[in-house]
Amino acid sequence: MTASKTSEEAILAAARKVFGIRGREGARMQEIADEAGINKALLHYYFRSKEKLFEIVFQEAFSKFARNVNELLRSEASFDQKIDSFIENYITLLIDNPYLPGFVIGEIGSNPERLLDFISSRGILLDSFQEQVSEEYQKGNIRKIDGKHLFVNIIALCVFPIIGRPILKGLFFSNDNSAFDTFLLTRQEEVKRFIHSSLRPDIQNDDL
Amino acid sequence: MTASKTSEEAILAAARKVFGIRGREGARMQEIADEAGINKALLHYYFRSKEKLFEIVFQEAFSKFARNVNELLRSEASFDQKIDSFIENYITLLIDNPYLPGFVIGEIGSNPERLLDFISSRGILLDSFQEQVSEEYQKGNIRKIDGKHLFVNIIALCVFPIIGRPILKGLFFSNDNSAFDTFLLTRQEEVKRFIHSSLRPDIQNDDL
DNA sequence: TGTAATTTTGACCAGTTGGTTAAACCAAAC
DNA sequence: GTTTGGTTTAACCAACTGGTCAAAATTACA
Repeated sequence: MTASKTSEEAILAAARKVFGIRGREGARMQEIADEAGINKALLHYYFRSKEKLFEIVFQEAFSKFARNVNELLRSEASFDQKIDSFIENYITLLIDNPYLPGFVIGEIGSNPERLLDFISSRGILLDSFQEQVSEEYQKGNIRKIDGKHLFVNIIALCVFPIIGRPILKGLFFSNDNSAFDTFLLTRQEEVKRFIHSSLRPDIQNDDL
Repeated sequence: MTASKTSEEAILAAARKVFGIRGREGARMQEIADEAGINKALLHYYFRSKEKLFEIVFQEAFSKFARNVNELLRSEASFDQKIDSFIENYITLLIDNPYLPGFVIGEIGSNPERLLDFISSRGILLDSFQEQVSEEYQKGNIRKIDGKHLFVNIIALCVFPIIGRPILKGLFFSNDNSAFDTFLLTRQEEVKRFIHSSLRPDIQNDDL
């Protein structure tokens, strides 16, 4: 029993890693087995098929995302606090699980339907967030902005550097890993500043 | 000769599409052949192997990205104009070639080395952009911001909605394609506004 | 200790995939 | 009309991949 839990968890850890790097199609069951240090047949003993294994790892990954997003949308904290804590939690989550975005994104192209089922079953709702955005505008706390765009902007600023890590790491820091990690950490404050700064109410109206 | 040009181009178009949707591993030579309406052996007649075909399509795609980025970094226009025209061109490019980002991103995880070779051979340099950012700050035109972060932020805001299209389309517009296209178009102005708004110099100093 | 249940493995299989090849096709040149 | 060159195809193959299975190893339990 103890050994089985270990094997099962070793397989999951290996699957997370290999699926994350190679994608669903690119991943090989043999590579997952090697990474986990066990026989390939054991993969099928614990998880019926490659599909089943992927499904589990994928849903687990997507749930982490969804949980954070839902907190952004539902939390009762003040608008500024919500955004700040979301950015903080989200970037931390991404730093700790760098394979997550590539994972979800890899699925987007080849299997959008399942994603949408998953999203709608999770019931991620934007309405309350959009209402709060327009409330904040009416109170004069922020400039006028579409809640959808703001939502996309926040996610984009958090997720993109993780996705583009290998490129940015090379472009900015000559592949120095620790330098890039530092960059990601400073980003936590930078993204907050960027968002809040952009949301400041206009001084002069009719910018455009 | 006429027919050959047609076949070759049909193959490339099909390869762009299939690789874009399925990724390098997920793509099947048979599917590319079917999509192009020709026999599978013809793929190997014109392009030696799957790898070679992918290489060509990938470099072609990446070049489009790099060209735009280089214009952002090198152009002699004013700072504001550079950013505006970059955002405009970049989002247009992405709308016209929605497969591009997933394509490049798919490669990031499984083959970072080649990407980096490609980038360094292209000689994308950030120095001049970063200098210009700090110049603008010293002139009092923008608030203080690290050029690297600004660069990442701009790209992120442009690219992410295209990558996340299937998710966002479902989340925002119940899978209505044309509604999402409209959203992408309004985004062109929105991203400009978002960036410029965030770059406005601070009124009160010591925000944090 | 002996035995039943669970876990792990090596050997193997069927289907798929990228790739090859020899023959067929087809337009232009003579 | 036939020869010549590139173009296209059907049939085929070797390698790989996910998956199976019976036997071995290990653990749980009496």
